[in-house]
This record gives sequence, C-alpha cells and structure tokens, in this order.
Amino acid sequence: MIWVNVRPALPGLRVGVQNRVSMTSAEPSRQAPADPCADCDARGESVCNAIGDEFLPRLAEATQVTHIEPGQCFITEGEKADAFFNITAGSAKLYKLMADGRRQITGFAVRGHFLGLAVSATYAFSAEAIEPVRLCRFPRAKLFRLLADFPALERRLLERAATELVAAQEQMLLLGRKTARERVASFLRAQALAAPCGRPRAMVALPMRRGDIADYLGLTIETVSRTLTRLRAEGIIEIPDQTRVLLRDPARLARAAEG
Amino acid sequence: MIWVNVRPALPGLRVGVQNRVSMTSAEPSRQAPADPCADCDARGESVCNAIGDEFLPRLAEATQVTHIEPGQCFITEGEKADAFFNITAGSAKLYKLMADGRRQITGFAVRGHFLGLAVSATYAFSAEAIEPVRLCRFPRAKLFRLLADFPALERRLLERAATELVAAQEQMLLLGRKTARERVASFLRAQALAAPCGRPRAMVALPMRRGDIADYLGLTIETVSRTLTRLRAEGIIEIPDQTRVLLRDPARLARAAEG
DNA sequence: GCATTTCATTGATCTGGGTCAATGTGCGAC
DNA sequence: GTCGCACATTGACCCAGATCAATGAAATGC
Repeated sequence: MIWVNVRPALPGLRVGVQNRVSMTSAEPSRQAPADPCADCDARGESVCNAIGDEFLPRLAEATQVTHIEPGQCFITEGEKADAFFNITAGSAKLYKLMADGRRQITGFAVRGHFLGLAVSATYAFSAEAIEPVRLCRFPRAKLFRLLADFPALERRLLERAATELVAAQEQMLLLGRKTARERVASFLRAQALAAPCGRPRAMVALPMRRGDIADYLGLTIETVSRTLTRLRAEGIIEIPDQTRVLLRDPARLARAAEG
Repeated sequence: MIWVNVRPALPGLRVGVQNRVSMTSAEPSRQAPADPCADCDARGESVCNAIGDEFLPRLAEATQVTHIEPGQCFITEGEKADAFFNITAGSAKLYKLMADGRRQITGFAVRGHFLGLAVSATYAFSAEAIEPVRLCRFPRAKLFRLLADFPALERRLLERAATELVAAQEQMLLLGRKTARERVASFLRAQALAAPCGRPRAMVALPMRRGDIADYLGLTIETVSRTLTRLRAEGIIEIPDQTRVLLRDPARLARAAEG
C-alpha cells in the first residue's frame, strides 16, 4: 500500500529570515517601508488588526517579515515550536505525515491565516509553501508579551481558533462519511467561498497539485482526477487549465456535495 | 447506501434546567452546597480554575448546574448558540449529521470538557449524553462578561481550543489515511490516555456503543466489531464485557496504530 | 419464568475507490 | 524545434471494508 503523493523533495528545508525592521533605514522608501505593519496589505484579514494603529510600531517590533519559495517548508512537525506565523501573501499547505509516508493535508492557508497555535512545545503539523509565501514571524516570547498587553488580540485568536475548530469538524464529516464525489464537490465549493477576496466566485483557483487535493480529501490522485472529469462531463464544472476550475452550475455542485 | 448508526430516538430533545444557585437555601447542606463552584469536584480539570477561589461566587452566579440523562441531546446543530457548557461528570458524544442520516462523531466529551466555542450564531454540532451528564451551563452574555473580567479564563480557553485543534488534525489523519485496524488501535490507545483520571490505564472504559465508535472512526459497526475480535484473537486486547477493553500488549497495540 | 427489544458478533457477498500501468500534456532547457 | 521532466488523465483490475443477513447475548417488561 503506497499512498505517498509527496514528491521526494527536501523535507524540513529551512529558510532564511529577512528582518525588514532592523534592515530598514530611518527614512521610509517604497521597497522597505519604515513600518511594515502600517503598510501591510493583509492587515484587514489578519488578527493583528486587533491592535490599534497607534501601537503599530510595537507590533512591528515583535515580528519579522519572511519570504518562502514554493516547495519550501517553514514549519516542521515535531520540531520545537519557537514561533508563530501570520501569512500575508501566497498560499501554503498544512499536513501531517505517517512513518511510511502517508500524508494528510489538514488545511490550506492563505492571506490572513495565523499558524502555530499549538500549546505543545512542538509543532503538530508541517507547513509548506505552494505559491510564494510572505509571512510575519512572531517569536514565541514576543507574541506572548503582545497577548498580555493586548487582550483584543487574544480574543481575536480565540475567535480564529473556534472558527478553525468548526472547519475541522466539517472536514471530519467529509473524511469519515462522504463519497469521493461529495468530497470533491464540497472542496470546490469551499474553495470558491474561501477565496481571499470577498464573496464566492465562479472561477476557483487551485494553486495546489492534484496530489495535494487528494491528500486533503483522503483520496488518491487518480480518484480526484476521475471525479473532476466526471463533473466536467456532466456540465457542472469547466477546467480551463490545471490550476483553475469554473463552476458552471453551483446549484448542482451543491447537490453533489451532499447526498 | 445506509450509514445510519443512530437509533431513531428523540433528536433535539430539550432538557429541564436545575438552577442550583437559586434553589439553594442560605445554610449549606450536603446535597445542595451554597456555592457549587467551591465544592466542584471537576474544578481541577476545568477552565474555570483560571478564576481564583476568591471570585467563586461570581463564577457560580454565571452558571447553572444541569443534569442530562443518557440519550438526551443538550446541544443541537444549527440551533441558536445561546450558551456554553462545561461538563463536570459523565460523558457525551459530539456529532454532525448529514441530511440522509449519515453521522460523524467528532469527539467524546468527559469531565472538564468545555463545549460551544463556536463564534457563529448557531452550534456547529450536536451533543448527546452517553452516561448521565452533569454540566454547568453558561449563558452567552454571562460568559462574555466573565471573559472580559478574567483574562486568565480567556487564555485558558485559547489553550483548550489549541489543544482541540491538534486533536482534530490527528483525527483527520486517522479518517483520511489510516486503515480500519489502525483506526481501532489508535482509538483504544487514545481512550487509555484520555481517561479522566490521570495516567494511561490498561483497562479502558468504552461507555459508548459500537455504532458510536464506528461513526467516530469513519467505519461501520461490523468493521469495528470484527477488528476488535481480531485484536483479541491476536492477544493484543481482552474484552471482558461490551463496555470495557483490557490492553494486554500496549506495545503491539501501538504498532498496530501506525504502519 | 418467557417475550421483547436492543446491541454485538459473525458470515457471505458486493462495490467504491485504490492499485498498477500506460498515455496524454504542458513547459523549460538547449 | 525536440528532449526531458513533472503532472494529469485514462483504463484494467483488485481488495478493504461496506452491505446484507443471520445468529448470539444482555437487558427490560410483564
């Protein structure tokens, strides 16, 4: 039994940190603003917006802006959890591995996602960039100090955690009880809704590989592919290219996602 | 395709609330203590222990002690989420249902478990007592006032949510990628560890039905039963009666839970 | 006591989705 | 261009676990 949809690439590859705060000169410039948090285009979607504008320097002091290339791993399951992350651009996959290589992707993270909430001393999952990722790295101690000083931030994190728990329960239902067709249909619907920008869209971006979708839905690459082909044959979706799907008939897709 | 391991019983049955605080007379008695929180035998395992002894009257004022009989439902998916719950005795199952009756149990809750963290206006899951449950019911508004006044409580809830998220990810791995044998073995191990009292025990209590285990592990009753029988035949476990399992060979059970 | 109900176990058979294998289909390098 | 590589798709076949069907084994009622 071989379930490995992972390519043999570089697990746990570590990535250089680019600390914009300390690198920045006194006068702001277009490339490297004096205060990365003030100019942050992900502030609207991020938990950090619980911190008022007047305290942005304090926030900026606690974080480091980092860039991750596709395929690179920036969190490794089992390693010491010494930092938290807020994704401000790009997309990543979060996953757990078994000893024999079986993989379960537990979620995809996009702009505004906060990672690393684990209480434990070590990370419970790994995270790898799909598209180029820009993220803010918060050393553990600094984040805790922020949490102590800004109760609103803690409240925001609690809300996030609760939302993720609800999503996790929905995913358990999918993995435990849905058919392959229902899983793929549910996934397409969820991706349409979860798009970083606003309301549901007919054109869904799928930056991840088929193998990633398979490992997220508890299926094989072949079943994902066949199911997409069948949905297309039924006129429910179109597949202009490998990374995009057009939802032609959202109502029938919704029905396909349930019984 | 029929997956329904639910018996046709009374969904959404509501339960009378016994408010001990207001019912209690001025002088404490053995049956109905003046301050239920001061005498709470679940305080050690509960989030409320973030609130110092000196504020226990305030805590007691915010909650109602309630008793739920086995089979009765005290949270119903989709209903208005107007309260939170802390279980102080007994055990319950948490689950999501599909329109055709397919059910996924997302977890079992025992003493110390805090339920209802959903941000949304409605509950994302249902909860039904397995053994007689005693719980503290916190009206939404009162809990929020507590949270505002006791940051330590909020921190505790955040820790709980993070822990549950980690457990949910582990369960996704189980549901998405493990074989029936691995699932049952993982479940038995987890139950041995999650016992309300202290460290792992060889004798594991299984108060839930086989159908509940099946709906938790994404299997059928028959597969759960056959798998338990096989583990017994191999000398890994003993099954003195339907509600208990003795782990004879924890090491081999651990191996059975992985590859 | 016996009848009834509920739940668990066991066996026989079936099937959705996994496995194995071959065939597209870009896309970057040269 | 065309070679090579990485993915995705498609087809043939198989098997773990679901389904269907009895049969045990406790618990409850009368």
